[in-house]
Amino acid sequence: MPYPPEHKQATRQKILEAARRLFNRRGFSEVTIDEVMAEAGFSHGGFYRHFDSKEELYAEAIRYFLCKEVPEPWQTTRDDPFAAARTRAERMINAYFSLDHFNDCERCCPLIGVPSDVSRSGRTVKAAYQEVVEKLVEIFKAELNDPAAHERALAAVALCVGGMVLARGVDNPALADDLRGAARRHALSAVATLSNASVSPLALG
Amino acid sequence: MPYPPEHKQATRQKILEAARRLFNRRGFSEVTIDEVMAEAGFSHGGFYRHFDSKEELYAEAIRYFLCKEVPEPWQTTRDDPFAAARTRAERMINAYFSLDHFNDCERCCPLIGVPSDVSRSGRTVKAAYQEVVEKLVEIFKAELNDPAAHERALAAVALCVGGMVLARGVDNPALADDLRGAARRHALSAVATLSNASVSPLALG
DNA sequence: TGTACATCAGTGAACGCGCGTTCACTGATGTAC
DNA sequence: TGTACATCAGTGAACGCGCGTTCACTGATGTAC
Repeated sequence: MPYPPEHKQATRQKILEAARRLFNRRGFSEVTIDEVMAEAGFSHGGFYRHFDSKEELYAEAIRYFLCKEVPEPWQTTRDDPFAAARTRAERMINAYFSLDHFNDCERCCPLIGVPSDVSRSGRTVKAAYQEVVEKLVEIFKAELNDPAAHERALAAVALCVGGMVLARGVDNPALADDLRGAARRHALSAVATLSNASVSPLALG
Repeated sequence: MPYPPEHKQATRQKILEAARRLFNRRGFSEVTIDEVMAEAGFSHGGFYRHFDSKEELYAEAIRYFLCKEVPEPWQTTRDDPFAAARTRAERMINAYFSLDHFNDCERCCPLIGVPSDVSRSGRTVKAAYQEVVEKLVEIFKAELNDPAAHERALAAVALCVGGMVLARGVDNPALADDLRGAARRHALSAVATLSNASVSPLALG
Protein backbone atom coordinates (compact mmCIF):
# COMPACT_ATOMS: atom_id res chain seq x y z
CA MET A 1 0.00 0.00 0.00
CA PRO A 2 2.33 2.71 -1.27
CA TYR A 3 0.02 5.62 -0.41
CA PRO A 4 -2.14 5.75 2.70
CA PRO A 5 -5.83 5.47 1.79
CA GLU A 6 -6.60 8.92 3.18
CA HIS A 7 -4.33 10.41 0.53
CA LYS A 8 -6.65 9.31 -2.25
CA GLN A 9 -9.65 10.41 -0.22
CA ALA A 10 -8.15 13.87 0.19
CA THR A 11 -7.63 14.24 -3.56
CA ARG A 12 -11.22 13.19 -4.18
CA GLN A 13 -12.36 15.90 -1.76
CA LYS A 14 -10.29 18.49 -3.57
CA ILE A 15 -11.87 17.51 -6.88
CA LEU A 16 -15.37 17.68 -5.39
CA GLU A 17 -14.65 21.05 -3.82
CA ALA A 18 -13.37 22.39 -7.13
CA ALA A 19 -16.38 20.96 -8.97
CA ARG A 20 -18.71 22.56 -6.48
CA ARG A 21 -17.21 25.99 -7.04
CA LEU A 22 -17.24 25.72 -10.81
CA PHE A 23 -20.63 24.04 -11.15
CA ASN A 24 -22.26 26.57 -8.83
CA ARG A 25 -20.82 29.44 -10.75
CA ARG A 26 -21.19 28.28 -14.33
CA GLY A 27 -23.43 25.21 -14.38
CA PHE A 28 -22.61 21.59 -15.09
CA SER A 29 -22.27 21.44 -18.86
CA GLU A 30 -20.28 24.64 -19.17
CA VAL A 31 -17.44 23.27 -17.10
CA THR A 32 -14.84 20.86 -18.50
CA ILE A 33 -13.10 18.08 -16.62
CA ASP A 34 -9.86 19.79 -17.47
CA GLU A 35 -11.02 22.94 -15.66
CA VAL A 36 -12.19 21.04 -12.61
CA MET A 37 -8.90 19.19 -12.30
CA ALA A 38 -6.87 22.36 -12.86
CA GLU A 39 -8.94 24.15 -10.18
CA ALA A 40 -8.23 21.23 -7.85
CA GLY A 41 -4.52 21.45 -8.67
CA PHE A 42 -4.12 18.39 -10.90
CA SER A 43 -3.88 17.52 -14.56
CA HIS A 44 -6.92 16.11 -16.28
CA GLY A 45 -5.66 12.54 -16.78
CA GLY A 46 -5.91 11.60 -13.14
CA PHE A 47 -9.61 12.27 -13.04
CA TYR A 48 -10.55 8.71 -13.93
CA ARG A 49 -8.76 7.29 -10.91
CA HIS A 50 -11.52 8.94 -8.84
CA PHE A 51 -14.66 8.97 -10.97
CA ASP A 52 -15.99 6.78 -13.76
CA SER A 53 -17.36 9.63 -15.82
CA LYS A 54 -18.32 13.28 -15.80
CA GLU A 55 -21.90 12.23 -15.09
CA GLU A 56 -20.78 10.52 -11.92
CA LEU A 57 -18.82 13.58 -10.86
CA TYR A 58 -21.97 15.64 -11.33
CA ALA A 59 -24.10 13.41 -9.13
CA GLU A 60 -21.39 13.18 -6.48
CA ALA A 61 -20.68 16.89 -6.53
CA ILE A 62 -24.31 17.81 -6.06
CA ARG A 63 -24.73 15.35 -3.25
CA TYR A 64 -21.48 16.56 -1.75
CA PHE A 65 -22.35 20.22 -1.61
CA LEU A 66 -25.97 19.62 -0.80
CA CYS A 67 -25.23 17.49 2.23
CA LYS A 68 -21.91 18.47 3.74
CA GLU A 69 -22.10 19.50 7.35
CA VAL A 70 -19.40 22.13 7.58
CA PRO A 71 -20.43 25.66 8.48
CA GLU A 72 -21.20 27.80 5.48
CA PRO A 73 -21.25 31.58 5.09
CA TRP A 74 -25.04 31.53 4.80
CA GLN A 75 -25.41 29.98 8.21
CA THR A 76 -24.04 32.79 10.36
CA THR A 77 -24.14 36.54 10.17
CA ARG A 78 -21.18 38.61 11.28
CA ASP A 79 -21.65 41.62 13.48
CA ASP A 80 -25.20 41.29 14.72
CA PRO A 81 -25.37 43.03 18.13
CA PHE A 82 -28.75 41.46 18.85
CA ALA A 83 -27.70 37.92 17.98
CA ALA A 84 -28.13 36.63 21.49
CA ALA A 85 -31.71 37.87 21.64
CA ARG A 86 -32.75 36.04 18.47
CA THR A 87 -33.84 32.48 17.93
CA ARG A 88 -31.68 30.24 15.81
CA ALA A 89 -34.28 30.53 13.03
CA GLU A 90 -34.03 34.31 13.07
CA ARG A 91 -30.24 34.32 13.01
CA MET A 92 -30.34 31.89 10.13
CA ILE A 93 -32.77 34.00 8.13
CA ASN A 94 -30.67 37.11 8.63
CA ALA A 95 -27.58 35.23 7.46
CA TYR A 96 -29.43 33.76 4.52
CA PHE A 97 -30.44 37.17 3.21
CA SER A 98 -27.10 38.82 3.90
CA LEU A 99 -25.12 40.53 1.15
CA ASP A 100 -22.28 38.10 1.81
CA HIS A 101 -24.50 35.19 0.95
CA PHE A 102 -26.03 37.02 -2.00
CA ASN A 103 -22.60 37.62 -3.49
CA ASP A 104 -21.02 34.27 -2.77
CA CYS A 105 -21.98 32.34 -5.88
CA GLU A 106 -19.50 29.58 -5.23
CA ARG A 107 -20.34 28.62 -1.69
CA CYS A 108 -23.95 29.72 -1.39
CA CYS A 109 -26.78 27.54 -0.19
CA PRO A 110 -27.37 24.93 -2.89
CA LEU A 111 -31.10 25.54 -2.74
CA ILE A 112 -30.50 28.82 -4.55
CA GLY A 113 -27.36 27.83 -6.43
CA VAL A 114 -28.64 25.03 -8.62
CA PRO A 115 -32.45 24.94 -8.50
CA SER A 116 -33.18 24.52 -12.21
CA ASP A 117 -30.39 21.99 -12.60
CA VAL A 118 -31.87 19.92 -9.80
CA SER A 119 -35.42 20.08 -11.13
CA ARG A 120 -34.10 18.59 -14.38
CA SER A 121 -32.22 15.81 -12.58
CA GLY A 122 -33.13 12.37 -11.34
CA ARG A 123 -34.40 11.08 -8.00
CA THR A 124 -31.01 10.73 -6.32
CA VAL A 125 -30.20 14.37 -6.82
CA LYS A 126 -33.69 15.46 -5.79
CA ALA A 127 -33.50 13.37 -2.64
CA ALA A 128 -30.35 15.22 -1.65
CA TYR A 129 -31.98 18.56 -2.41
CA GLN A 130 -34.93 17.51 -0.28
CA GLU A 131 -32.65 16.74 2.67
CA VAL A 132 -31.47 20.33 2.66
CA VAL A 133 -35.02 21.63 2.50
CA GLU A 134 -36.01 19.44 5.43
CA LYS A 135 -33.01 20.56 7.43
CA LEU A 136 -34.02 24.19 7.02
CA VAL A 137 -37.66 23.43 7.84
CA GLU A 138 -36.58 21.72 11.07
CA ILE A 139 -34.54 24.72 12.14
CA PHE A 140 -37.35 27.12 11.34
CA LYS A 141 -40.07 25.22 13.18
CA ALA A 142 -37.98 24.12 16.17
CA GLU A 143 -38.85 27.06 18.36
CA LEU A 144 -42.43 27.55 17.20
CA ASN A 145 -45.09 26.40 19.57
CA ASP A 146 -48.04 26.56 17.26
CA PRO A 147 -50.18 24.04 15.36
CA ALA A 148 -49.30 25.90 12.17
CA ALA A 149 -45.56 25.65 12.88
CA HIS A 150 -44.87 23.31 9.98
CA GLU A 151 -46.78 25.42 7.49
CA ARG A 152 -45.09 28.58 8.67
CA ALA A 153 -41.65 26.98 8.41
CA LEU A 154 -42.36 25.82 4.85
CA ALA A 155 -43.43 29.32 3.88
CA ALA A 156 -40.29 30.77 5.46
CA VAL A 157 -38.09 28.45 3.40
CA ALA A 158 -40.01 29.39 0.26
CA LEU A 159 -39.42 33.06 1.06
CA CYS A 160 -35.70 32.47 1.59
CA VAL A 161 -35.25 30.63 -1.66
CA GLY A 162 -37.65 32.71 -3.75
CA GLY A 163 -36.31 36.01 -2.45
CA MET A 164 -32.70 35.12 -3.14
CA VAL A 165 -33.33 33.47 -6.50
CA LEU A 166 -35.24 36.50 -7.72
CA ALA A 167 -32.70 38.94 -6.33
CA ARG A 168 -29.98 37.12 -8.24
CA GLY A 169 -32.00 37.02 -11.43
CA VAL A 170 -32.84 40.69 -11.82
CA ASP A 171 -30.62 43.29 -13.37
CA ASN A 172 -31.37 46.27 -11.14
CA PRO A 173 -29.48 46.15 -7.81
CA ALA A 174 -32.05 48.33 -6.07
CA LEU A 175 -34.81 45.91 -6.97
CA ALA A 176 -32.62 43.04 -5.83
CA ASP A 177 -32.21 44.75 -2.47
CA ASP A 178 -35.94 45.35 -2.17
CA LEU A 179 -36.65 41.71 -2.93
CA ARG A 180 -34.17 40.53 -0.33
CA GLY A 181 -35.54 42.93 2.24
CA ALA A 182 -39.20 42.19 1.67
CA ALA A 183 -38.68 38.43 1.65
CA ARG A 184 -36.49 38.61 4.75
CA ARG A 185 -39.04 40.55 6.78
CA HIS A 186 -41.87 38.26 5.74
CA ALA A 187 -39.76 35.20 6.56
CA LEU A 188 -38.94 36.63 9.97
CA SER A 189 -42.56 37.26 10.69
CA ALA A 190 -43.44 33.73 9.56
CA VAL A 191 -41.13 32.24 12.19
CA ALA A 192 -41.68 34.89 14.87
CA THR A 193 -42.50 33.67 18.36
CA LEU A 194 -44.58 35.93 20.58
CA SER A 195 -41.68 36.69 22.91
CA ASN A 196 -39.35 37.69 20.07
CA ALA A 197 -41.75 39.55 17.86
CA SER A 198 -40.35 42.97 18.71
CA VAL A 199 -36.57 42.48 18.65
CA SER A 200 -34.87 45.22 16.66
CA PRO A 201 -34.55 44.53 12.98
CA LEU A 202 -31.08 44.07 11.59
CA ALA A 203 -29.99 46.54 8.97
CA LEU A 204 -28.50 44.25 6.40
CA GLY A 205 -26.13 45.47 3.71
CA MET B 1 -39.27 38.82 -53.15
CA PRO B 2 -40.07 35.15 -53.66
CA TYR B 3 -41.40 34.54 -50.16
CA PRO B 4 -43.49 37.05 -48.24
CA PRO B 5 -41.51 38.41 -45.25
CA GLU B 6 -43.98 36.99 -42.75
CA HIS B 7 -43.04 33.51 -43.92
CA LYS B 8 -39.52 33.84 -42.58
CA GLN B 9 -40.85 35.46 -39.43
CA ALA B 10 -43.18 32.50 -38.86
CA THR B 11 -40.30 30.04 -39.16
CA ARG B 12 -38.28 32.04 -36.69
CA GLN B 13 -41.19 31.88 -34.25
CA LYS B 14 -41.40 28.11 -34.65
CA ILE B 15 -37.71 27.78 -33.88
CA LEU B 16 -38.02 29.99 -30.81
CA GLU B 17 -41.07 28.08 -29.61
CA ALA B 18 -39.21 24.78 -30.02
CA ALA B 19 -36.15 26.17 -28.26
CA ARG B 20 -38.28 27.39 -25.40
CA ARG B 21 -39.77 23.93 -24.85
CA LEU B 22 -36.44 22.14 -25.02
CA PHE B 23 -34.42 24.69 -23.03
CA ASN B 24 -37.05 24.81 -20.30
CA ARG B 25 -37.12 21.06 -20.02
CA ARG B 26 -33.44 20.19 -20.36
CA GLY B 27 -31.39 23.37 -20.09
CA PHE B 28 -29.42 25.25 -22.70
CA SER B 29 -26.26 23.23 -23.14
CA GLU B 30 -27.98 19.86 -23.12
CA VAL B 31 -29.95 20.69 -26.22
CA THR B 32 -28.45 20.55 -29.73
CA ILE B 33 -29.34 22.76 -32.64
CA ASP B 34 -30.30 19.64 -34.51
CA GLU B 35 -32.90 18.84 -31.84
CA VAL B 36 -34.30 22.34 -31.81
CA MET B 37 -34.72 22.38 -35.59
CA ALA B 38 -36.23 18.89 -35.62
CA GLU B 39 -38.69 19.93 -32.90
CA ALA B 40 -39.58 22.96 -35.01
CA GLY B 41 -40.06 20.73 -38.04
CA PHE B 42 -36.94 21.59 -40.03
CA SER B 43 -33.51 20.17 -40.75
CA HIS B 44 -30.53 21.64 -38.94
CA GLY B 45 -28.92 23.39 -41.92
CA GLY B 46 -31.51 26.12 -42.15
CA PHE B 47 -30.80 27.32 -38.64
CA TYR B 48 -28.20 29.86 -39.76
CA ARG B 49 -30.67 31.68 -41.97
CA HIS B 50 -32.35 32.79 -38.73
CA PHE B 51 -29.65 33.06 -36.09
CA ASP B 52 -25.93 33.75 -36.16
CA SER B 53 -25.04 31.19 -33.51
CA LYS B 54 -26.39 28.98 -30.77
CA GLU B 55 -25.49 31.71 -28.29
CA GLU B 56 -27.75 34.13 -30.11
CA LEU B 57 -30.58 31.60 -30.12
CA TYR B 58 -30.16 31.26 -26.37
CA ALA B 59 -30.44 34.98 -25.71
CA GLU B 60 -33.37 35.36 -28.11
CA ALA B 61 -35.18 32.32 -26.75
CA ILE B 62 -34.92 33.51 -23.17
CA ARG B 63 -36.09 36.97 -24.10
CA TYR B 64 -38.86 35.45 -26.20
CA PHE B 65 -40.33 33.27 -23.52
CA LEU B 66 -39.71 35.73 -20.77
CA CYS B 67 -41.54 38.54 -22.48
CA LYS B 68 -44.19 37.18 -24.77
CA GLU B 69 -47.65 38.45 -24.00
CA VAL B 70 -49.82 35.49 -24.94
CA PRO B 71 -51.86 33.83 -22.20
CA GLU B 72 -50.05 31.03 -20.44
CA PRO B 73 -51.39 28.13 -18.40
CA TRP B 74 -50.00 29.66 -15.22
CA GLN B 75 -52.08 32.78 -15.70
CA THR B 76 -55.56 31.28 -15.35
CA THR B 77 -57.05 28.49 -13.28
CA ARG B 78 -59.76 26.30 -14.69
CA ASP B 79 -62.84 25.49 -12.65
CA ASP B 80 -62.71 27.98 -9.82
CA PRO B 81 -66.34 28.61 -8.74
CA PHE B 82 -65.29 31.63 -6.69
CA ALA B 83 -63.24 33.25 -9.46
CA ALA B 84 -65.55 36.23 -9.77
CA ALA B 85 -65.19 37.02 -6.07
CA ARG B 86 -61.39 37.13 -6.18
CA THR B 87 -59.03 39.91 -7.14
CA ARG B 88 -56.85 39.43 -10.18
CA ALA B 89 -53.88 38.89 -7.86
CA GLU B 90 -55.66 36.08 -6.06
CA ARG B 91 -56.70 34.34 -9.25
CA MET B 92 -53.15 34.61 -10.49
CA ILE B 93 -51.69 33.11 -7.33
CA ASN B 94 -54.12 30.21 -7.46
CA ALA B 95 -53.21 29.55 -11.08
CA TYR B 96 -49.52 29.89 -10.31
CA PHE B 97 -49.62 27.19 -7.66
CA SER B 98 -51.91 24.87 -9.63
CA LEU B 99 -50.91 21.29 -10.40
CA ASP B 100 -51.20 22.12 -14.10
CA HIS B 101 -48.54 24.76 -13.76
CA PHE B 102 -46.42 22.56 -11.52
CA ASN B 103 -46.40 19.78 -14.12
CA ASP B 104 -45.96 21.90 -17.21
CA CYS B 105 -42.20 22.07 -17.46
CA GLU B 106 -42.22 23.32 -21.02
CA ARG B 107 -44.57 26.25 -20.79
CA CYS B 108 -44.27 27.22 -17.14
CA CYS B 109 -43.51 30.68 -15.90
CA PRO B 110 -39.88 31.39 -16.81
CA LEU B 111 -39.21 32.69 -13.31
CA ILE B 112 -39.31 29.11 -12.10
CA GLY B 113 -38.18 27.41 -15.30
CA VAL B 114 -34.72 28.84 -15.72
CA PRO B 115 -33.67 30.66 -12.54
CA SER B 116 -30.14 29.34 -12.18
CA ASP B 117 -29.48 29.70 -15.89
CA VAL B 118 -30.50 33.35 -15.70
CA SER B 119 -28.44 34.11 -12.62
CA ARG B 120 -25.39 32.88 -14.57
CA SER B 121 -26.21 35.00 -17.61
CA GLY B 122 -25.46 38.56 -18.66
CA ARG B 123 -27.35 41.79 -18.23
CA THR B 124 -29.60 41.44 -21.28
CA VAL B 125 -31.04 38.19 -20.04
CA LYS B 126 -31.39 39.50 -16.50
CA ALA B 127 -33.16 42.59 -17.73
CA ALA B 128 -35.76 40.39 -19.43
CA TYR B 129 -36.13 38.31 -16.28
CA GLN B 130 -36.62 41.48 -14.31
CA GLU B 131 -39.42 42.60 -16.62
CA VAL B 132 -41.36 39.48 -15.73
CA VAL B 133 -40.78 40.04 -12.02
CA GLU B 134 -41.99 43.61 -12.32
CA LYS B 135 -45.06 42.54 -14.26
CA LEU B 136 -46.04 40.16 -11.47
CA VAL B 137 -45.35 42.75 -8.81
CA GLU B 138 -47.64 45.22 -10.58
CA ILE B 139 -50.47 42.71 -10.72
CA PHE B 140 -50.06 41.81 -7.08
CA LYS B 141 -49.98 45.36 -5.77
CA ALA B 142 -52.63 46.82 -8.09
CA GLU B 143 -55.55 46.25 -5.78
CA LEU B 144 -53.76 46.87 -2.49
CA ASN B 145 -54.49 50.14 -0.81
CA ASP B 146 -51.74 50.10 1.75
CA PRO B 147 -48.39 51.90 2.20
CA ALA B 148 -46.78 48.46 2.41
CA ALA B 149 -48.33 47.35 -0.88
CA HIS B 150 -45.03 47.19 -2.72
CA GLU B 151 -43.31 45.20 -0.01
CA ARG B 152 -46.22 42.79 0.25
CA ALA B 153 -46.26 42.28 -3.52
CA LEU B 154 -42.53 41.54 -3.57
CA ALA B 155 -42.94 38.97 -0.81
CA ALA B 156 -45.83 37.36 -2.68
CA VAL B 157 -43.69 36.98 -5.80
CA ALA B 158 -40.91 35.48 -3.69
CA LEU B 159 -43.40 32.99 -2.24
CA CYS B 160 -44.65 32.05 -5.70
CA VAL B 161 -41.19 31.45 -7.08
CA GLY B 162 -39.68 29.91 -3.96
CA GLY B 163 -42.62 27.61 -3.33
CA MET B 164 -42.69 26.29 -6.87
CA VAL B 165 -38.92 25.98 -7.26
CA LEU B 166 -38.69 24.00 -4.03
CA ALA B 167 -41.69 21.84 -4.88
CA ARG B 168 -40.04 20.93 -8.17
CA GLY B 169 -36.71 20.21 -6.54
CA VAL B 170 -37.76 17.73 -3.87
CA ASP B 171 -38.24 14.04 -4.38
CA ASN B 172 -41.26 13.40 -2.16
CA PRO B 173 -44.56 14.43 -3.79
CA ALA B 174 -46.27 14.91 -0.43
CA LEU B 175 -43.63 17.43 0.60
CA ALA B 176 -43.95 19.11 -2.77
CA ASP B 177 -47.69 19.48 -2.17
CA ASP B 178 -47.13 20.87 1.31
CA LEU B 179 -44.66 23.42 -0.03
CA ARG B 180 -47.04 24.54 -2.75
CA GLY B 181 -49.92 24.77 -0.29
CA ALA B 182 -48.04 26.66 2.41
CA ALA B 183 -46.50 29.11 -0.02
CA ARG B 184 -49.84 29.66 -1.76
CA ARG B 185 -51.69 30.46 1.45
CA HIS B 186 -48.97 32.83 2.62
CA ALA B 187 -48.90 34.52 -0.77
CA LEU B 188 -52.68 34.95 -0.69
CA SER B 189 -52.52 36.49 2.72
CA ALA B 190 -49.73 38.82 1.59
CA VAL B 191 -51.96 40.26 -1.14
CA ALA B 192 -55.25 40.02 0.75
CA THR B 193 -57.43 43.12 0.82
CA LEU B 194 -59.74 43.57 3.80
CA SER B 195 -62.86 42.97 1.74
CA ASN B 196 -61.60 39.72 0.31
CA ALA B 197 -59.87 38.27 3.31
CA SER B 198 -62.52 35.65 3.93
CA VAL B 199 -63.33 34.30 0.47
CA SER B 200 -63.37 30.52 0.46
CA PRO B 201 -60.06 28.92 -0.18
CA LEU B 202 -59.62 26.97 -3.39
CA ALA B 203 -58.84 23.28 -3.07
CA LEU B 204 -56.04 22.94 -5.56
CA GLY B 205 -54.98 19.60 -6.98
C1' DT C 1 20.00 1.69 8.19
C1' DG C 2 20.09 0.84 3.30
C1' DT C 3 18.60 -1.19 -1.02
C1' DA C 4 15.36 -3.47 -4.16
C1' DC C 5 10.88 -3.83 -5.20
C1' DA C 6 5.77 -3.38 -5.79
C1' DT C 7 1.94 -0.40 -5.96
C1' DC C 8 -0.72 3.00 -7.63
C1' DA C 9 -1.65 8.36 -7.78
C1' DG C 10 -0.91 11.55 -11.04
C1' DT C 11 0.92 13.02 -15.97
C1' DG C 12 0.24 14.34 -20.61
C1' DA C 13 -0.03 12.79 -25.39
C1' DA C 14 -3.34 10.81 -28.31
C1' DC C 15 -7.91 9.22 -29.86
C1' DG C 16 -12.39 9.79 -31.63
C1' DC C 17 -17.15 11.15 -31.21
C1' DG C 18 -20.50 14.78 -31.10
C1' DC C 19 -22.05 18.89 -32.37
C1' DG C 20 -21.68 23.75 -33.99
C1' DT C 21 -20.90 25.62 -38.30
C1' DT C 22 -20.30 25.88 -43.45
C1' DC C 23 -21.57 25.30 -48.09
C1' DA C 24 -23.12 23.73 -52.58
C1' DC C 25 -27.48 22.43 -53.69
C1' DT C 26 -32.83 22.04 -54.39
C1' DG C 27 -37.16 23.71 -54.95
C1' DA C 28 -40.94 26.75 -53.67
C1' DT C 29 -42.67 31.14 -54.53
C1' DG C 30 -43.38 35.87 -56.60
C1' DT C 31 -42.47 38.90 -60.64
C1' DA C 32 -41.86 40.30 -65.54
C1' DC C 33 -43.41 40.09 -69.96
C1' DT D 1 -52.87 32.81 -68.99
C1' DG D 2 -48.32 30.82 -69.59
C1' DT D 3 -43.31 30.75 -69.49
C1' DA D 4 -38.67 32.24 -68.02
C1' DC D 5 -36.37 33.99 -64.45
C1' DA D 6 -34.57 35.65 -59.89
C1' DT D 7 -34.60 35.09 -55.07
C1' DC D 8 -33.90 32.95 -51.04
C1' DA D 9 -35.85 29.39 -47.40
C1' DG D 10 -34.70 25.03 -46.36
C1' DT D 11 -31.71 20.55 -47.23
C1' DG D 12 -28.17 17.45 -45.98
C1' DA D 13 -23.34 16.16 -46.66
C1' DA D 14 -19.01 17.52 -44.96
C1' DC D 15 -15.67 19.86 -41.94
C1' DG D 16 -13.13 20.50 -37.86
C1' DC D 17 -12.69 21.87 -33.09
C1' DG D 18 -13.41 20.78 -28.31
C1' DC D 19 -13.72 17.82 -24.82
C1' DG D 20 -14.60 13.30 -22.59
C1' DT D 21 -12.01 9.30 -22.32
C1' DT D 22 -7.94 6.12 -22.79
C1' DC D 23 -3.39 4.64 -22.09
C1' DA D 24 1.56 4.07 -21.67
C1' DC D 25 4.38 6.44 -18.63
C1' DT D 26 6.66 8.60 -14.33
C1' DG D 27 7.66 9.04 -9.79
C1' DA D 28 6.32 9.17 -4.94
C1' DT D 29 5.61 6.29 -1.16
C1' DG D 30 5.43 2.07 1.87
C1' DT D 31 7.19 -2.71 2.64
C1' DA D 32 10.51 -6.61 2.80
C1' DC D 33 14.78 -8.16 3.92
